[in-house]
This record gives sequence, C-alpha cells and structure tokens, in this order.
Amino acid sequence: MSWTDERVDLLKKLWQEGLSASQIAGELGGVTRNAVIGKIHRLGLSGRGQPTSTIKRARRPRNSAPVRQQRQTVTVGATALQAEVEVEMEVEQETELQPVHALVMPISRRLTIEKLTERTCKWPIGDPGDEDFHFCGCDSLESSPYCEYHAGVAYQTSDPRRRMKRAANG
DNA sequence: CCCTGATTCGC
DNA sequence: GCGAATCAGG
Repeated sequence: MSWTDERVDLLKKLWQEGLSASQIAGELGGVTRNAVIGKIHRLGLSGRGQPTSTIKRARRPRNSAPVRQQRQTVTVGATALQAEVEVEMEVEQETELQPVHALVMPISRRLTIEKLTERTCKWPIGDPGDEDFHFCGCDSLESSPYCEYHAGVAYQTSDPRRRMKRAANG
C-alpha cells in the first residue's frame, strides 16, 4: 500500500481525533503502526497537542554498534546499595466499576474506535455513521474479534437476549 | 505482557 | 519518502 492522498487525509483525520497509531494502521489497513508513526512524523503532525509527556528520551547511535540485544548483563558492583524504593500508592477511588459477569454484557463500553485492538471486542453497536455508533470494546476472546458474549451472538443466535436469559438461569 | 509514541537509518 | 527495528516509557 502507498500513501495516497486519500489515505493521508484519513491518517490526518484519525490522528487528530486522537486515535493511536496502531488503531489508525488498522483502520487504513495494509500498514503497520510504525508506518503510521513514520508518516505522522514526516507530515510534521507529531505531538498531537499532547504536552511533553513521554519525550526526553536519550538518543543514542545504534548504527556503529548494532547491539541487537543489549543483553550484556553489566554486573556492576554494589548493586545492593541500589535501594530504589519506589513505593507508589495509588488509591483507586473506584468510580464506575463494571463487574462484567460471564455472558452478561448488556451495556457496552462507549468505545468509538479508541482502544480497539485485536483483543477488544469489535461488535458494532448502533448504525455506522450514526452519532451513537460505537463498539463493544470488552476483552475479546483469543482468535476472535468479539468478546465471549458477542462471539456467541455472532456465531449462534441472532437474539442476544436469549443467551442472556440462558446465562441468568444457569 | 499489553500498549503508547519517537527516532534512526537502510532501502 | 518509506517503514522495520529499535528505543523509551505507561
């Protein structure tokens, strides 16, 4: 695939919408997230408004010394003195927990295209193009684009409520 | 381990 | 210009 005008346009759009590179890559198809990121940079679109969060990495030449896998195991001395106490307590206020019981998934996450990866349920909800259109977004099964619930819906019955009832009754 | 973007550089 | 490999971080 090449960067046609249309694809670049879509790339820009999705990037501006805040989608991740991998998501955009998936949306475009035929490209990897690296390709997307590379293009983003070439277009000078990096940054995306996001403040300096993960920048500041130290660049180091890797051409001279390929060092494929820096597995040199540099055993320095006095490792015991490296008491790097990094206790970070994070009190989870627990805002809106969703139990998500097995097979019971009436409420979908409000995922548009964000966070949709190969491991998130891509069950479409609503009409495409509609403002309410989104995806389930729950954890998908292995080798399946859908979560447990929607996988069942997709491959068996056409009425989700039957399965829900079934699950509820045992 | 999952993911994110950033950078380098051979092609 | 392109993007895989790599890097740095959450």
